[in-house]
Amino acid sequence: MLPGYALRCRMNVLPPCLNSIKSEAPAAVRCEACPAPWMHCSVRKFQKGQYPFSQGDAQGYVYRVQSGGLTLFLSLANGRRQVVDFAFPGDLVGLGSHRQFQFTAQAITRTELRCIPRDELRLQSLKDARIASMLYETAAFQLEEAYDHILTAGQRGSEGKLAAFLLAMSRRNVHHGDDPAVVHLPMLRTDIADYLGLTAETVSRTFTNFKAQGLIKIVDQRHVRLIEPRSLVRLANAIAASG
Amino acid sequence: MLPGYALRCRMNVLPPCLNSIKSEAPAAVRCEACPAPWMHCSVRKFQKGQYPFSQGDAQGYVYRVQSGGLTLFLSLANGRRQVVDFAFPGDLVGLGSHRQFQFTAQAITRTELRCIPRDELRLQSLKDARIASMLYETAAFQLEEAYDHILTAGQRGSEGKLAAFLLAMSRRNVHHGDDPAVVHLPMLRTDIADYLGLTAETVSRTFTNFKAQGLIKIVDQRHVRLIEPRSLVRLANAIAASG
DNA sequence: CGTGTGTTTGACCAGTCTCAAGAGCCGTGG
DNA sequence: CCACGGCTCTTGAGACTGGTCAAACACACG
Repeated sequence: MLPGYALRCRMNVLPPCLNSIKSEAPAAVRCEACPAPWMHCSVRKFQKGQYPFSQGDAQGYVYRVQSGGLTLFLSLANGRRQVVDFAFPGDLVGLGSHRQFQFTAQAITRTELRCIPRDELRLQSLKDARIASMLYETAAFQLEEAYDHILTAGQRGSEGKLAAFLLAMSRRNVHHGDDPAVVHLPMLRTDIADYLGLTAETVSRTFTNFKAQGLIKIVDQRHVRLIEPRSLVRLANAIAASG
Repeated sequence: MLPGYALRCRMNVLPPCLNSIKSEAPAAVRCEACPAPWMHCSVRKFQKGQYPFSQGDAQGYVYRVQSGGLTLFLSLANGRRQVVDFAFPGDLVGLGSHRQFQFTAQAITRTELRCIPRDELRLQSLKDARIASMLYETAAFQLEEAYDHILTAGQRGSEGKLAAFLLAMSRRNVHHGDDPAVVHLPMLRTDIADYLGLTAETVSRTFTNFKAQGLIKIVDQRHVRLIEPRSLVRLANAIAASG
């Protein structure tokens, strides 16, 4: 349909030059492949609910989430939204070859974004095969997540969808070195609903449902403890039947 | 969830060396960037229903569809399938860095696949930034399509989903130089259903529904003529509300 | 011309959406 | 410190879509 895409990536699949941005230190480490440009990156702060960029905006930068989080979504003609992805610290947003942002970003909480000049990134990737290759891997990683999303959203029933979502968020936790059993859900129920193709009411009901079944424990509105992950896996039967 | 992904691409976003494969002629054209390896590619033929590869198979080649078509899907633990994509002549299947195929391919009709050695493609991409860069663009293109799929499958209601699907297939037709008004649907209704997250019955009913509304005309089981594309666009309200 | 597969159609039912109201949480201001 | 207002989340009841099961039909193949 409409060309709705962009790239987001985990920092650890990026070239070393970009990894050096990770630390707040003024870039003691350089690699010969990547000249100075990355180091000039400024940081912008956004309040909860603000839109760092909207679909159609000219895209001059690639953003790296420093703290907080983003909801990435498409606005549809009928007023609905399709949440494409969430971005958390370490994720990159806005890679790809389009001149304009293909979707809108909204800050989930107070969020800091580091701005990486897009053109220079592109120039470097054309000069250095290692960078281009890394970008390719990054895109492939993105694609993996996108297919995972298709799989999750393609689940029949609200239980399967939400279970798959919780497990996916749990895996993200692991990725950030957090406890896989306690899932942090900073986004609104509405965002989860628009991500899964459900309504906020159904999401809420399904949470209550899981709680009643003893599958999860709702610590507070933003934290869920997974009590029976195996049961959740069974519900989210999006497990490739190998062979 | 599970690492279910792979790359497929349109030929025209590939490096020139790969484009030369396009013609059946024994590669009169070479580009200095790409040495001989591409030229050795053999062609394998598959009957309707056969599986060129399955998820978990060791992945030695990247395949280019010469004729026919493929359904790419994931088998789920509960016996259901999630169709990830369809591949038609000119499309590449199996890019990406995984050692094994992440999903299964099934021939829609009699299908010819050209086999491109995967390791050599990778080696070349590491040596030549242009190839790596092209692969990156390709992956970005794939991602665009994946997000489009999310959008389509995320539609509420069967009419929106099917309308979006028909329009997407129509655009593919244009891409191949065919009439955008007559959509060719070589795949099974079941495959369309598993692509959209519906059942075959619902897909069938919705087709009948569209026909009754005068939106489409069913030429034969594999060809649909779009009578009121604008109405279909309205149904598939997956149109980014710009601004 | 039969057989098997794929497709259409029908009836019934489960599940989700819609609309609506109430409960909880948080920041603000008195 | 408490009261207020707004927003989010939860819960409820009814309508409706799409899933399931079952059967008839159409088509391709040998």
